[in-house]
Amino acid sequence: MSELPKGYEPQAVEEKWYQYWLDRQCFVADPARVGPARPAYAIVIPPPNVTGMLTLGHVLNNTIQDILARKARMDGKEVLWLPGTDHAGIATQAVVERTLKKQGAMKHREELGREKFLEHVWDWKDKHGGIIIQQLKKLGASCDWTRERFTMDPAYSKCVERVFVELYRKGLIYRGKRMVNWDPAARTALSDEEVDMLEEKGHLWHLKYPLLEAAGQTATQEFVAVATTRPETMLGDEAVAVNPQDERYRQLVGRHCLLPLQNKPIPIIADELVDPKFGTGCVKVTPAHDPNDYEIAQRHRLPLTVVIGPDGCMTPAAGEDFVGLDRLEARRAVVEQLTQQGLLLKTEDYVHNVGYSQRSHVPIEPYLSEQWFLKYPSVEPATRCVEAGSEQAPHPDAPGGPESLAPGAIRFHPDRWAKTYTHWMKNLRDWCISRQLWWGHRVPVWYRKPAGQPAAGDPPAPQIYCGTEPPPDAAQWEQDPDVLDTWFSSWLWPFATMGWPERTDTLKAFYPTADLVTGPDIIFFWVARMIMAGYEFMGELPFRNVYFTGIIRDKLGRKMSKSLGNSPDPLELIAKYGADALRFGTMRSAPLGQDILFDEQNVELGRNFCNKLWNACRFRQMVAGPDTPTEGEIDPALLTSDDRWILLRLDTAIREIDAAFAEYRFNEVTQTLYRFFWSEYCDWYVEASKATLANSDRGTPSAEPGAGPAEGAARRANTVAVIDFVLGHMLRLFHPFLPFITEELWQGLGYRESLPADQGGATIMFARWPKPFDDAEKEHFRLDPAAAQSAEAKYDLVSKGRNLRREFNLPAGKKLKFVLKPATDLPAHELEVMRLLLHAETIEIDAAYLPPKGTPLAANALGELYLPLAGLIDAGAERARLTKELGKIQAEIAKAQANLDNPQFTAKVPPHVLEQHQQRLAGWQAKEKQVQAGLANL
RNA sequence: GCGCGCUUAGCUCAGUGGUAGAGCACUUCCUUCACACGGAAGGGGUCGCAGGUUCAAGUCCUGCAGCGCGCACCA
Repeated sequence: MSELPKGYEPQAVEEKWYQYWLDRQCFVADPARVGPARPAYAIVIPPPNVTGMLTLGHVLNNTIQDILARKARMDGKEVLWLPGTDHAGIATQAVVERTLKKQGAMKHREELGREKFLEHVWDWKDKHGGIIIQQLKKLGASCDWTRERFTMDPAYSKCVERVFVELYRKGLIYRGKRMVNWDPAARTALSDEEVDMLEEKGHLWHLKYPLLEAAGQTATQEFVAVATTRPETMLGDEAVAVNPQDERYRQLVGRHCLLPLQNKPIPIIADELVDPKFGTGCVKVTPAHDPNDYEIAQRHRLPLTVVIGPDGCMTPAAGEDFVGLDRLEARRAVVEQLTQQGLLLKTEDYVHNVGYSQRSHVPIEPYLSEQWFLKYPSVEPATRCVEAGSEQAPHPDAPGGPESLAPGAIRFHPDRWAKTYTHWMKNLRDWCISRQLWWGHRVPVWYRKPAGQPAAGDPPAPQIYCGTEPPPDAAQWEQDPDVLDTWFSSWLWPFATMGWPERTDTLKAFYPTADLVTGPDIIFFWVARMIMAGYEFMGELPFRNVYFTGIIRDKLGRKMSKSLGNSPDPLELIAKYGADALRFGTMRSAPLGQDILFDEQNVELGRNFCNKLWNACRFRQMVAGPDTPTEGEIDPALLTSDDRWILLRLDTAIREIDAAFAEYRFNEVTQTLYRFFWSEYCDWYVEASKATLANSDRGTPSAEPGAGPAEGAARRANTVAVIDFVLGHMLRLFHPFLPFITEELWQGLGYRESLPADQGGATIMFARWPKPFDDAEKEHFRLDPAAAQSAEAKYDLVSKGRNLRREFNLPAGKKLKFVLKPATDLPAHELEVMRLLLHAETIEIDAAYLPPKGTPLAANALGELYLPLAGLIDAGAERARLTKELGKIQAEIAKAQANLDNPQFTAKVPPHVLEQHQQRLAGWQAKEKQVQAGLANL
């Protein structure tokens, strides 16, 4: 690159490099390359809905995965990031149904029939599926796209069927008529996990049921009072229950009352389930519409009267006044009729929790139906591997190491989710896996069609066939119409995507995977079930670390939602700011384990950051010239204090970044990167380096006494070598977060030159991750803390000098003359750096300087810096300034002195802390003297 | 009811016992030859409240309050 444009323009750059990486197969994982020297590293993507669109949640989640994958590649691992999509049964079917209805193609899917309808869904999938994959590419995701999988791929579907059959044969899958969570909008059963309990302000209606003398006889004047939140269900009541211990009602047990509106005698029964302390102590029993009531009905052999149908409307059994009404309309109608008949005792306001379908957002209807259930497999190892709260456990070995089922084998980040996981695992209830949908994996079970002539004797037991292939005499059988819960396919994701049940090379090399990145909202749906499936079908855990992201919310803390319209389109943000900016801004504001309040300003900050990085590299091109090679040797003898300081800061940054990565603290990594690059490299080092660089530019000899032009050029080259060293390291540190701009600069500035192709020569993607200096290197470059201290003292004095400029309202552009009364020897080069940083015309060194009365001063360990401004200074203002500073200093002295005067402190504190405090005190005392002298001089 | 999290600058949040931090916003100044998507300086904090442990607490412990979330639910 000969010349860089003034600002960074991401659009052209991003497209170009993504294609470059694809062309060179940089994302492709090869199991053959895995070996002891090149460990495998694998992540499987949480498959997004195939017809979904990219959200900020996806951005966060996939950026983290991409960072992990890119970092692992730079660490020399063979990386597989396996992508794919999920068929998302209910969501996808609902979208297609809605669209077809809107188009007038059907009123209900039954009109089209299963085959026709599924054709439409596949059409939809072909049209909209894969959009999200394209969007992930825009984000820079380095997935191995050659291995993209879909949960409805033929091979994947075979895995699902195989697993069903295996679990069926083990007796873990069974069919049963049960009370399930019914979604009347989607008209399907749901699992317990798909029901959200939402607090709702409702009513408690107290109803009067007239007592009968005996069954079928006339009513007495007596009543039983029952309370309900759902009066419409009373149409299906089959009993009134009381607690057998309840003295108040004992004499009623065995009698009957008359169910109002239905005019049906129902018995009064005794059951332990009734809490005598709640309400009236009498419970109406609706066996077909309440799970508890169903249990009671089983025990008492009560009939089931279904009054609410699968569509949420009242059935004919509800009576002609109510049939066809929606359940909420029916509620109003029932209350009205009971009121008219004087059977409504009272209505109380009542706050209670109502189950809502997570999918359709309508109230769940408990509904009795025939469903398939799974008794969870491998619960014991799956519980144990997470249970032990992995905090103290050592970081697991790289994948491929010896396997164990030890507690702590899977680590959660943050760890606290382990508790949630364990709690759920210990209270498992069988999983309802059948769905009354068409889009999904059809239950691989066939029922024998009724024979033409049933035998005269006892009817033959229904015959069931379960297999991955249809039964041989298929014509005699009918397949179960239901499909399986989507999660029943995605729980196989980590191995079904790698060729299972074959022991493929991929599976051997990359399973178990290293990290899983997902949201805590699917810890039960997906994470827990994957762990169980891993143990059950692979015999080992599916991953070693689970990183739980926070939930992205808007500025006001609300969840992102379509209806609120508060969910920005990530692609628009990428178009506006660049993918790197979106990634960096998101990661910077995403602390481990906390929700993220999204603000577009974060992305703007990311863009500004990229622009700054761009310009820092532009500066390098400008001062060194585009043709200067980037691998210049650093000569330790020529290093300035600024050089040594920035190399030490780089060393510190690398160490901090490594530590943060080890704990998945990505926002900490970004903060360190930000601080090092902006506050340390740009703000101080680049500015200080201009002293060396500009000097030689002007062709004047170095300010160093005795240095000739040749040495000036050598110093200049050395500074460029330091700049290149720092930038080359920095680009690599930034790469996992900012893949595009770092590649552009890596290639453009020539850092790839002279490197082997597989170590950064072809792409920064495979450049080696920077290492901190070892002791020998530190020794070689003389990078001791003292080297840094002199630079820092200089920067401190510069800041104070600049402050003088501000305090006395001297415009930033005005060249000033300073006088320095040095406390130590100060090399000419150091002085020149100070002069530049202070934007001073000159700094005069005068050890015997006697400042005119009222000359403002800034002081630290380097000496006293005066700003002689004869006659310009308001003595009062200067006194106020110095007095304020003195106050600060004396407060610090008092604090330090108090500690050091405390015998407890000096006796118990560790030596290095004691020394710290002593030095601090001495430092403040020296400053106190300088400031006091300044005050005296006024 | 049980569990988890949060409470630090105007806002959003880092902070891992040892001198209270960042970004944005604010005030003032500067278009100085990398960058105005920039630079410089500055103002702004009894770290939710009350106890305790410690030489030392924003940080550890206990209790309380407010907010949020999860699980479990009695009609």
